Amino acid sequence: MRLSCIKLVFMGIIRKTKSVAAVLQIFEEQEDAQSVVHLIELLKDEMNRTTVYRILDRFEKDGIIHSFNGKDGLRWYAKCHGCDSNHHVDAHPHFQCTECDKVECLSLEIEIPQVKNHKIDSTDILLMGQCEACRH
Amino acid sequence: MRLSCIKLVFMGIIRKTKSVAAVLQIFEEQEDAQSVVHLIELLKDEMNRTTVYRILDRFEKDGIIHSFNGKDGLRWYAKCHGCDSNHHVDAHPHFQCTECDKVECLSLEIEIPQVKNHKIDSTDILLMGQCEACRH
DNA sequence: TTTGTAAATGCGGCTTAGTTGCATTAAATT
DNA sequence: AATTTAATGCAACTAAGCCGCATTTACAAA
Repeated sequence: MRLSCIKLVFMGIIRKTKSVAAVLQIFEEQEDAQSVVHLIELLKDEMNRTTVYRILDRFEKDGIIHSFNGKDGLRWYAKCHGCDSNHHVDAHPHFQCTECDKVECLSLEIEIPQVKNHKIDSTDILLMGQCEACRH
Repeated sequence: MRLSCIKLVFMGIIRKTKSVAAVLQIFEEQEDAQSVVHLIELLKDEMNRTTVYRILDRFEKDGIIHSFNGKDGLRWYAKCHGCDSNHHVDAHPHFQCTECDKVECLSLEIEIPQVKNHKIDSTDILLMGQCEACRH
C-alpha cells in the first residue's frame, strides 16, 4: 500500500482508516470506473453503505477521484490523473458498454464549439456501445 | 390542438386521452427540455405520477420526444425534430444551466472520434454552465 | 347508437439510490 | 496516556422510478 501513503500525505485532512485504505486499494487495482452501487457491494463486509458514500465524497473533493453519471443515471467514480483539490481536469469523455455495463475513461480530446450567449464551464460526455470484450 | 392530432395519426397505437393531450401540449408550448419531476408537478392535478411516466415512455418509443440524463442524474425529455418510431436522430448535445437548471437542446454538431476497438452506437453530451438569462 | 375489447389510468405499495442526525469509535497530535 | 476531532455505524428518511391489479375509457366493429 505504498502509493496510498504518498497520496494520503497530499490529501492533508483525510485520516488513514481501514475503510479509506480499502476504497483506495480498489481504485489502485482497477483502472476502470466503478459505480457506487458496485463499490458498496464489494465493500459490504468491511464497512457501512454510508461510509462508502462519504469516503467517495472526500476523495472527490481532494481530487483523488472524479465522478460522473453513467447511462442509467447512476453515479460512477474513477481515478483522476493530474487532479488535486485545487484543480480538477476531468474533461475527458467516458465510455459505457451497453452489454456488460463496464465504464472506461477515454483519454480523448473532444472539441466543444462555443455556444452563442452561453458560458460553458464543464462537460459530461458519455459514449455508449460495445467494449472490446463484448465485440467478440 | 391541431398539431397534436396530426402527430397522433402518425403514432398509430396511442389513444388520444385527456392525459395524452395535456402532456403533448406542454411539449408543444415549451421548446426547452422538461424533467420528469417538473412534469409530474405541472400535471399533478390532472393525472397520476405513474401515468406521466407511462405517457413519456410511449411518446419516446414513438419518436415524439427523446430522453436523456441531466446533471443530477434525473431524467429529462424534449421534443424530437425529425424522429419517428423507426428512426431516432437524437445525437445532439444538451445544455444545462448550473444556476437555474434549465435544459436546452443544442443544434450543434460535435465530432466524435473513433475509439480503438470500441463500437460507438450513441452519445450523451451534456454541456454545463450559465444560460443566456443567468449570465446577466 | 350500442357494444365489445384492449389500451390507458389510478392507486397503493414497493425498490433502490442517496442523505441526514446522532451516538460511538478510533486516528493522530500533544 | 490523554485529548481532540475526524470517521464510522446505525437507523430512519427522502425521492425517483417501477409494478401489479382493478377500473375506466377510447375506439372500432356491429
